[in-house]
Amino acid sequence: MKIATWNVNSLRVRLEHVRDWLTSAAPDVLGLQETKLTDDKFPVREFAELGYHCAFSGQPTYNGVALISREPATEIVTDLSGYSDIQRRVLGATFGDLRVLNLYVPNGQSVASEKFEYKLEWLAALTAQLRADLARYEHVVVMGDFNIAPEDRDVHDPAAWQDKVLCTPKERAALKRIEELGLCDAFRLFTQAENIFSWWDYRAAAFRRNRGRRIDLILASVALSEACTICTVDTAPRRLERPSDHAPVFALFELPPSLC
DNA sequence: ATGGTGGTACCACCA
Repeated sequence: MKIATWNVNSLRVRLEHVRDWLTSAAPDVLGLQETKLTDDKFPVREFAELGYHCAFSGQPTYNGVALISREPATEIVTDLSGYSDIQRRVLGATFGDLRVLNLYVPNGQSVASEKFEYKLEWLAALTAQLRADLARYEHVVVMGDFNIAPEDRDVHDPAAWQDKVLCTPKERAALKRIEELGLCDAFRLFTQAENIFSWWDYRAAAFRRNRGRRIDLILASVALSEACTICTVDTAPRRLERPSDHAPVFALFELPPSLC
């Protein structure tokens, strides 16, 4: 089972990149963020041509999440329970015995911003949701653009980013609380090279200089993480013409046949 | 200092 996450920063602009990547990487499930499409404009046919089903929750201009999958999704949810929000950032679905939550976590803008408070509230609501999900499902994957760099080694210049949004102790503590529910950062299950990132600013040649941050995560429940054999960032799509500012991240799970 | 979107033909908002 190959599971992937990719913030595409407009699916309209990036559709061919996504289609090419589906063909070459062949994931079983791909979570997309920042589709920036209303549901009536979602390119269902273009994915069906490649043998993929779609589930999506979009809005005009901002946000928007989708799950592209070999098998159709069931038990779809588009909100965190008990947290009403017009922003489309959540897509939960079940594939066989696997529960998937695809997320576009609020960015937070800056620590002084109201958007930072919204981010922390949202993360608290997510934690409650995940506590319930983990009690209900054994195999859970929570993935997406977390807009949190888990540790200093996930940032190109930790000193410059110290206490800045995406790197504050409050955000990192919120992520830690989520992991303590019984979720593992799949990327850190393995020995990794240094300076591996998943997002690079479009400005100042940040990608060429590898000045990025690792903010796109795949978290797996304990039983699932024992079946994880690899977790990698694929930087190839970031090198293309007119790329997303994020690269796809994927993980492989060697599950018993009944779960695939 | 880049890029996507959407309202208006350059600019505001968001990342």
